[in-house]
Amino acid sequence: MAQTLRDRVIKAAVKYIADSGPDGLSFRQIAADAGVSHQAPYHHFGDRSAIFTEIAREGFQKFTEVMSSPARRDEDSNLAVRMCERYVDFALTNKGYFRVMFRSDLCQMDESPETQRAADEAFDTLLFAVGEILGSSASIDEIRVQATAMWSVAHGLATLLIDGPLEHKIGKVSDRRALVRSVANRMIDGITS
Amino acid sequence: MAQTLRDRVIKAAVKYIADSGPDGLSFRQIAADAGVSHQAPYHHFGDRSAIFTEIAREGFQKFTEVMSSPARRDEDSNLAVRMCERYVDFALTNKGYFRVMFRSDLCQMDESPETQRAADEAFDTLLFAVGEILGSSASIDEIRVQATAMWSVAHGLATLLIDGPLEHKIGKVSDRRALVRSVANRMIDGITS
DNA sequence: TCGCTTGACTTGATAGTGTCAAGTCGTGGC
DNA sequence: GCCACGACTTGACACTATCAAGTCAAGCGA
Repeated sequence: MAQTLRDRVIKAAVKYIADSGPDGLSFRQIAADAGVSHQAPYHHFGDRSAIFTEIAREGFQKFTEVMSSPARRDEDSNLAVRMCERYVDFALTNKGYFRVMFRSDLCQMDESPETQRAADEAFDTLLFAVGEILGSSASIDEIRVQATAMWSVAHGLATLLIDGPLEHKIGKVSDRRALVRSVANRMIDGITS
Repeated sequence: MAQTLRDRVIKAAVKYIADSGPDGLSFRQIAADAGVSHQAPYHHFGDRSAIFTEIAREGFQKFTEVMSSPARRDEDSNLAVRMCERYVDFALTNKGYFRVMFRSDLCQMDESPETQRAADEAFDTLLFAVGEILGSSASIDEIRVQATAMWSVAHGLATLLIDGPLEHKIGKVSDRRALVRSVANRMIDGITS
């Protein structure tokens, strides 16, 4: 039990969110599960939204790590495809974080410069990758549009796979990685040509 | 006051969700605003989630209408680009509906065949469009992947624009339609080539 | 006209929630 | 010995969804 209460609370919250989404999350329930009073978590996080903001910060940090780690042997050799794969992989293996990171109504960035910075850093890894893909000849506007396109397709895929009706509509996704890879490839052909 | 209470409740809820998201929505507050008791809305919608399910149903219906309406003069001539444009347009002008439609945690499809059917119909318009774009020679698997790609990019763009940090990251989107159009074009080049 | 159902509510109560405002209690430093 | 301070606890408040009853007018068959 070397873990602090603070850590235990976050861990429990992330797990809950991964299982049931952020809406029904109850401070009191988490406190009860941890065997402390209903105000104990409140002591570590100013209010309810603060815990989401903190979860988002950790999430963006993990995200940056994943996105900027060196290529593994089993990954696609195309950088753009690899980024898409990793984006979706991250979202699906870290639902508890991902579900919070892009919910501006839940976590208030403007009150947490750390979370804001973590988010900026995460996006910079994306921009950096797009810059590398396009080469030095690309204009700022070009990079901007391409980054948006890449981000959109990865984000869209991830959210549709997590909460959306994608599986229900196109049939059971038996090989998710293959689907992501072909979608990304299709899309990247358009971008780099 | 020809509007029924039911209609007024939905209208108020959609407006609230468009402004502040679905989380803080309070049945009681809406009831109070409408000048009825806190249980009056409950009479029309079995429980809290039922109103979200109903909003989703209406949303998918509107969505299908928008997506399958004939091309206007000012729209892009490319069908794929047009679909993306309309998707994002719909999301941004119908935030109150869109924010609910893809939240499987909020509305329980499995208890409302009508909503399920509306959602299926909505997706069919998308599949139909992709089929038209690819022509009769395309395989089922091909259509599946392309539809997913198109849907992802449109959905990603829409969600990033509504709740996400897109504007904060790539700078103020002064001409949203132009951005959507160039992203979609980029992406479609890859798909149809 | 009487009785009865039925839909559209109201009233009251309950359990669960975040949050405010006070405590308590052990540890460390002076 | 004292005091400050962080990590809690206890108790209260207002607010929420939801359950369980009531009310009350409209409609309808006999």
